[in-house]
Parts: sequence; structure tokens; C-alpha cells
Amino acid sequence: MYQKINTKPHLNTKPQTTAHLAQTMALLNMGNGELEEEIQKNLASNPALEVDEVKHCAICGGVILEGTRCRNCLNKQLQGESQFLTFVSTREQAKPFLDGDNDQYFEDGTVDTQTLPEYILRQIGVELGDNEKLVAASILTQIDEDGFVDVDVLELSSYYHVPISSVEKVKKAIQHADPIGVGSKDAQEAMLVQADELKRIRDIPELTEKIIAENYRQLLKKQYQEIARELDVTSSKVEEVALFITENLNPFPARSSWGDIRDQNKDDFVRLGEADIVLSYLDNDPQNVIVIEIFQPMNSNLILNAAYQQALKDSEKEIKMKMREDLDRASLFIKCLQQRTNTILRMMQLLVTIQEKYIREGDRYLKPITRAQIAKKLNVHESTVSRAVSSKIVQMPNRKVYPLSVFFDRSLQIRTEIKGIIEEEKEPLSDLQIMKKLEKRGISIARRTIAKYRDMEGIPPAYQRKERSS
DNA sequence: CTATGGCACGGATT
DNA sequence: AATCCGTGCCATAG
Repeated sequence: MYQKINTKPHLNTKPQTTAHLAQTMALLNMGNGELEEEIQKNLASNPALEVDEVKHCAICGGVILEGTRCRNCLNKQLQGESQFLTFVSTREQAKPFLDGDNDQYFEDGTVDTQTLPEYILRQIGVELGDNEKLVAASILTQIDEDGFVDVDVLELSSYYHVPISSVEKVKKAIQHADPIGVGSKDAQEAMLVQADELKRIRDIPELTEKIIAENYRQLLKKQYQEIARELDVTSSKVEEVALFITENLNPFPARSSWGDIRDQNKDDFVRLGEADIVLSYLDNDPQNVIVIEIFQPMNSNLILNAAYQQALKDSEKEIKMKMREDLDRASLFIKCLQQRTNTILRMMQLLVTIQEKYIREGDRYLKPITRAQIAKKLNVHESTVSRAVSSKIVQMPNRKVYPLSVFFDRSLQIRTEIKGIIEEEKEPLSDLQIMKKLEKRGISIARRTIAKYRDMEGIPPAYQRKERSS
């Protein structure tokens, strides 16, 4: 049904050669971040490849004059009876659709590794001696994109011939510099530093640091009652601390924002503004059709360098060979890119039709599907779907960001069902009782599995759910 | 005796 | 071939 929308002859689905095949697969595997690097690499190494200043719609090929979406396609698709619209957009065009409140060291949600270390160094430079500056620089070059670094104090101290205390002083200085907490080993340490810093300015809940330090795991799982039990305080005290933490501390100091984007699996965080695919409602009205936008990492399309093509004709025979080769590589690369976009596009159209209810109405309506089923419907190999899904990030109409694999989460639906049951319960229900309730609704799973799902959602066992706030 | 969590097995999925 | 996920069994706590 959706094939009708895309009647673009130059987008052949079947790869021609093995080289084509290999490259397409490689590209498909990449998220936009990697893809951008790959494109840059090709641009740099291949003179036959060029960036086109004129923006073309990747679907209909028409020129996009202004605005964010191709009017041609919009109109054409609106006239058709499709339940959704599809676009291929560039980052620049997409900006208004992404959350744009990034601060100075952010562009597209990633840290500019040039400026963050410099920024910090400038702050702490005055209070450090020359040797200490070297140590600071060395630490700062090692920080990762989250601003974390595992400082090997001993090694640094012997390498730069400074006392261990100096290295520690430097580390402390970095941690207390502006994005407070950078230079820590992990999120836990970063939050401790922030708590420490805040303590100087105002009062903080008394158990804050103890809980971060000793009950970190439970904290992530939101098992407040359990923590309260262990520390022998009321659970409202613990909740107070938890609230304070979410409101005032930032586990990823080098990132600008953190909110509901947290996945239950403790280290699974997704960055804002990094989406490869954005789903939204037309004109932001939930009544309207869903708009699918696939992002290209570059702000323009790639084309063959016309001058280079021209030059080929006038060249000597020996260079001709090499130039010919460059041109071939360039056009192959472009083809593969189109292929990648096209595959993702087709897949998204199918996914959105299947999971429309989930997208509009939430977790309860996610249908459990597998990549293999999608592959069958699209007539591609399942590994192709796997690649297309992997390392892609999708932004839902409600602006939440998830890995594309949410569409294939087999248990999400049941998990929310369980959450619902527990929220409505009067008396805490044991896992076994929940199981029976689920069976009445036509869902049959093992008792053990309920326990697992509960755990994933961070819900404590029945005997700890005695008093409910709310 | 009941409720729950740890470990590990086997089948499905990637 | 590697990984993920549901499940059964068993130990432990209450």
C-alpha cells in the first residue's frame, strides 16, 4: 500500500555488485553520528565527491526552496490516502523540531571536545602551578563525551613528577569547575561532587550523600522503601532525597539536560537531539497523520563533482584511470547512501503502520513483533532489518527519545499492564496474584517472569509496598 | 508454608 | 555464532 507513495525510479532496492552490497550493509549499520564521520572521510579522500549547495528532496528529487519539508511531497502525500507522511530531512532543516536548549559546549547534543576542556582549563588555570597545569591538561584530554574520566593518580604523579596530593588537588579543581562534576569516574561520583558543592551554598537533605554513596543501585531502581528500610528511616525521607537529587543533581555533567529519557537499565541513557528518525504529528496536532522524518547527517546532499567529470575528458590516459576510479567510488557511495535511507524509510513506514496505536496512545499498545517478521514483509534479509534498527535513535511525537529497538520490545506491553495492576491495587498483590489477574486478561506468563518485569520497572516486592503515597 | 530473588538452562532472536 | 529472554528449580527470609 505504501509502495505507491514512493515511485522513484532511481532508488533501486537491489544491490548490483558485491562492493555495493558490502558498503550498503556497512552504512545501514551506522547511526547518524558514525555516518557523518564516514561521509566526511569520503569527502576528504575523494575529489570526485562534492557537497551540493542546492537542497533536493531525497524522495521526489525536487528542489526544496525554503521551510523544513518538501512541499511537493507534502501535497502529493496529502492527496493520497496514506496514514502518514514521510520525509528525508537534514539536520539544519530539522532544528526547530529538536529540543534546542543546548548551552555553549553543545551542538547537536554532543560535546565539543575542543572547547569543554579548554573552558575548564581556563577556569582552574589560575590556581594551579605549571606542572599541575600539565596534569590537568592530561586529564582533560582523556575525558569522554559524558565528561567522565578514570584518573590514574599514581601513574600521573610519577609521569609528571609531582606528588600524589597535587594530582588529587587538580582532579578536585576540575570536578568543582563549572559543569560541576566533570572529571569524575562515573555518574555516581559526579553527583557526590555536586552534592558537596551545593552543600556550601545551601542546606541539602541530610542523607543525600550517604544514599548516593551506599544505595546507588537501589536509587536507580527507585526502590525507596528498601533504602528506607536499610537506613532505618521513613520512606518519605528517602523520597525527599530522591526528589532533591533529580531536581538538583545531574549525573551527566557534560550533557545539558536529563529528564525522562532515562531507560530502566541503569546505564542506558539516550541523548537529546541525536535522533536519526523523528516521528511527529502534522502541524503538531495529535489528530493529524503521523509524519516520519529520516535525518541525513549532512546539511546538504552529496553529488558528483561536475568539474571533476569535465576534467576527466581532458586528461592524460594515465590519470584518467585513477579519476575514473574516483568517480566510480563516489557514485557508488552516493548510491549506497540512498539505499540506506530508502531501506530505513520503508522500514519506518511499515513500523509506524503496525505500531501506530503505540505511538499515539502509549506503551500498553505496543505489539510484540520481531525483526524477522518485518524482514519478511519488506522482502529483505533479516540481518538487513537488524542493521537498520541497530544504533538508530527515534524521537516520538511527545519528544521522548528512544533507541529504535523499542518497537521490538517483546515485554513492554506486559510490563505496563503489570504497572497498571499494581497502581490500581488496594492491597499489595503478590506476584502469583498478579499472574492470575493477567491470565484473566488473556496474558499467560510465568510467575518468575512477573518478578523480573517488576524488577525492571523498579517496583519493590509486595511486602514492601504496604503504605502507598499518592 | 508463601513470596521472592539468584542461577542457569534452552530455545528464540539477532 | 553470540546474545537475549522466559522459565524452572532451589535457597532464603519472613
